[in-house]
Amino acid sequence: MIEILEKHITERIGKRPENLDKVLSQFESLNTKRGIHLLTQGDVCKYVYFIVKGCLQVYVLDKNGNESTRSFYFENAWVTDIFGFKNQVPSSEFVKCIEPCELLRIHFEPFQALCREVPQFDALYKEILEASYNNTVYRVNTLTSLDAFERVKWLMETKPLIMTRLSSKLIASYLGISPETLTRLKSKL
Amino acid sequence: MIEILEKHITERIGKRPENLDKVLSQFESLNTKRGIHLLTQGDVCKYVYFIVKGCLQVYVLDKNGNESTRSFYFENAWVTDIFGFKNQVPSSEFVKCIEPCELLRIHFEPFQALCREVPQFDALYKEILEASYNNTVYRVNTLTSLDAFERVKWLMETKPLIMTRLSSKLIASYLGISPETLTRLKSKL
DNA sequence: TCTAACTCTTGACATTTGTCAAGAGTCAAG
DNA sequence: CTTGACTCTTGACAAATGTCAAGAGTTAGA
Repeated sequence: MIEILEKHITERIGKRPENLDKVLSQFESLNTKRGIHLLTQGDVCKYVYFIVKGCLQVYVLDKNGNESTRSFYFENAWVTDIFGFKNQVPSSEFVKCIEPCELLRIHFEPFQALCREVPQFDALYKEILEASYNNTVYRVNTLTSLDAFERVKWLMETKPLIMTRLSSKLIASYLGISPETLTRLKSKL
Repeated sequence: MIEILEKHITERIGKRPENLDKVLSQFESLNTKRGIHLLTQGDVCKYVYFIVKGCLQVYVLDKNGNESTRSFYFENAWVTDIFGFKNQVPSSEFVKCIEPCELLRIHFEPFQALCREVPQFDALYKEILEASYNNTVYRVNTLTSLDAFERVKWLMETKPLIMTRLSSKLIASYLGISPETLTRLKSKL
């Protein structure tokens, strides 16, 4: 399981960093069932997760108790509540396993230590942060500039994995529309 | 003008860094009129801007040619198209001065050099990146989990500066609703 | 100070999307 | 394999939001 992370880091950095074993030794593995919460809104997020296998959903609840999904993460993705994690304050989001998952996780303390002590780890973190920010910027722009039908088409073109691997209910919660509307828009494609 | 940036960096870092003069010397000042574009969709973004005075709007156009605003930036904010800037590829967004502005800007080359050579500058960049990512995550969650009326109330509570300083048309483009809807929702408050 | 351009508001109506309900279909866990 | 829970789809209707138009108000810049 840890070899997947080793491969991921080596590919990202371009070569096998000298301190890689030190980095890898800070992670612990974790297998979860479908439906398990890794983080509940209001709790302090103590870990950064790396997905070896499976899928995570990051969401909030609206006033009616419906899930509103900010993002889905698949294999080789890094997941945490950035603000809550960095500042060790209550998180604003839920993180849930929507498939049985094989995960690796690193605790807050060793994460901070690696950022200080291993420049390449810090650089990797910065790179992932930039990519995450960029993705989120795109997401904001699709939410404000596209109507529901255009968002469905956009999702099919740019994130086919979400369309094919996840349920309609989850996809609708990601697009910010009701499952019924999604059904109707799909029939218009 | 440069003293404002000096103050901003010193406050962020906690103390006056030794290389500060080297950092400051890489910036050039720029005064703009209202309505001027600093970046046009499709052009390569060559600068990171720091706002001494004024307000910038970052937006895209929808299929009808209406502006859809991702973010507004005011005094002491840093603005660029992250992905386009980092990779020097065409940008996906417009950046426009919506007030007469006093700006400082740093070119791509010296920016990269400072990130490499001045660790505190790199750390500052990382910090701003984390804060920006966090803000954008919140923005996604408000767009998907709140309806139009709730978004208006949310904006008044958390970003009163936008509500008081900018025109209704701009505010509506930020909330993802039409100016007419905004007028009607405000009368329901 | 003046003025042309832009903005705000309101009404009438169209369109989009949500809600509720019910039946058929699907799937994961035992 | 079985089964109970969940999901998908469809229809009817309600609610939210957009579009268009027009008049009043406001403002940036000469």
